[in-house]
Amino acid sequence: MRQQPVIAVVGPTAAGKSDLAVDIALRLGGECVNADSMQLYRGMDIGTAKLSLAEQRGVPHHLLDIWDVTVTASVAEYQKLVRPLIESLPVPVLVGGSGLYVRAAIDDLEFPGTDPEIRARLEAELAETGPAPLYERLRREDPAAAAAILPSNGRRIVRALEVIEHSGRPFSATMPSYRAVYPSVQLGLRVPRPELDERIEVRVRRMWAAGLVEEVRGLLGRGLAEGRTAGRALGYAQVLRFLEGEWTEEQALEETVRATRRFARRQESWFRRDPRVRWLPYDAPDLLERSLAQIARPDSA
RNA sequence: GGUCAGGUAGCUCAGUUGGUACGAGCGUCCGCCUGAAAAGCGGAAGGUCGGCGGUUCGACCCCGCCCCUGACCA
Repeated sequence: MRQQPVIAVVGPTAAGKSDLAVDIALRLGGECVNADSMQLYRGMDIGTAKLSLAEQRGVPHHLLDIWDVTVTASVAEYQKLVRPLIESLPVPVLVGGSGLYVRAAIDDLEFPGTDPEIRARLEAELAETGPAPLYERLRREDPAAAAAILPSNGRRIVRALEVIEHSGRPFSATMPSYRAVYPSVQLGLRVPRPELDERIEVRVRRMWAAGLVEEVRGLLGRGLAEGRTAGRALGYAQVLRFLEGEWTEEQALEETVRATRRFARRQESWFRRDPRVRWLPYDAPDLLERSLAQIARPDSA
């Protein structure tokens, strides 16, 4: 179907993905497609390190600012939006650190449907009784799924039970193999840990200086605190706790740095696992050239 | 100079009337992840319990001296 490969720029936060994506797009006449779950939110700019218009350097960027802060993020929804886009763009450059979103975009993933009522009921039950009874039920109804899900992971247990009840079919608790539906190249930016940690702290301090607290305060009026997902974003969750008086501002900043480092580690372990990712040192002087060389040798679909 | 408090895992601190350190949070490392994924969940590695000597069958816990930190008094 596609001739040109889908290019994806992945890796931990603060590694320089967005800039590289723009460089690549400029060189190849491509357009950027966001694969960052939080940059989809309108108004969340500073804390998500969204590229400014100037920084986009004239390259069209897609799937930014499409959700209101009260909307609950959803990979399945994202997939519905991103697929047609990828198929319509001559040279799509997917960029973002949300591993699952990247896979939803380019891999053969199908998300079983959801049912708000079932979900709400199961969640209420989880809050009431804890995960143990739910896990017991899962073990009876879908032993294979239960074997793949830890008994303490209430969230996954609820989703599994939801899918089973809603679809009448077992829940696939393991990810499918790494096979893309498009020819593709995934470029991973690698940053040595100490440098990454340093960059994260610098970045968070810049966000503060750039007015993150004010941004959050403004979003409060638009329902940030009520939203299911947006208010949980790094930086936003911490500033919220500061604004609610639970933490001092300095504490919120430090917690944001800490949480972001933890997140970066999770991102690394997610992408490290994907054998298709071509890792490149983030600070290579010839980073663009090396990227282009990789792009010239895509994985087939 | 004196008095008091304290020196236990990388950090902050629990703890044992003397009998193998039960430690906890954070950090670190590693893993999982199919409609919240910047979320959620799990595993591991780290300690000669400030130093030296003494008492004791046995001391991190008792005694002595020393070193360090903090507060207070001079």
